[in-house]
Amino acid sequence: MSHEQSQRMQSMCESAKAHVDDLLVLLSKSKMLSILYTMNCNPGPMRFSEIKNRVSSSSTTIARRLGELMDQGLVTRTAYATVPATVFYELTEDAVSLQPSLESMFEWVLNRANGSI
Amino acid sequence: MSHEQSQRMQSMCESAKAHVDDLLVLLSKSKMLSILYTMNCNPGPMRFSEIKNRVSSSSTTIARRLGELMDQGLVTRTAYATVPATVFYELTEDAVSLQPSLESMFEWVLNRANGSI
DNA sequence: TTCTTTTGTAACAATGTTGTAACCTGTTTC
DNA sequence: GAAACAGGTTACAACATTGTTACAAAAGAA
Repeated sequence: MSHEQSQRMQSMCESAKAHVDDLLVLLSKSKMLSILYTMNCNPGPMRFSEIKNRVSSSSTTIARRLGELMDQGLVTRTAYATVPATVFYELTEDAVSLQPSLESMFEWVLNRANGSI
Repeated sequence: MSHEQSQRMQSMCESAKAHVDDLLVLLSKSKMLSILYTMNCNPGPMRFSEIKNRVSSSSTTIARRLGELMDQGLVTRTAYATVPATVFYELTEDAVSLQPSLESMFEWVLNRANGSI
């Protein structure tokens, strides 16, 4: 690693510790990475039930996680007054900019998983 | 595709999915990303207490997390019979190959964190 | 001899998280 | 009028996780 790279990394690693921790705690919540991955893999709006089925968790947990993502401005919610109700969730631009990292992380995970079968 | 092939592939995919889930569960455990982040920021061997202090958690939790990382072959442990004991932990090559993804994820986290200050 | 250090482990109480079951909306269909 | 649907919310019991405390090992210092 070059000196400049090392310096950049060090300065990156030192700042804003509390806020970083908050975000790491958020990302560490159960099913959170799965939800982000699912929504990354399905660009555009997704319905609640669609997310729930792909992530396979209870409504309660999915609703909690989506709420937390909305609180952080990572997801938007759009409801249509149809019958029965239709609600779409979509990643914000902020969340979309996380896509490349998540994708390469999941690729790494898949490679490891395949190696261990 | 034959029925058996289809079955085999399905079971393989299920097996892969299970392994992926395992890894996501591992990465989602409390302080896990912080530990990886810390070790990423400090290339080379790190002492137990060094990690503990930077991550700021109890010995029990740090020990549990490091154990889980060792079980997955992501971290190595080297102990020297000094008094008092000296133990070094280091990321394996496997873990290092995850670094680019983690780094860009952390960079995203930092950008968000800085934006909210 | 006792204190100190680092690096843990074991047991357990406190705390946090999850799923389940029940319930709600609001309109259309049986 | 009752059921059915999507998309939730609430309460609570069951379960999982965490930190705390106590303990240990090993050898040198006080």
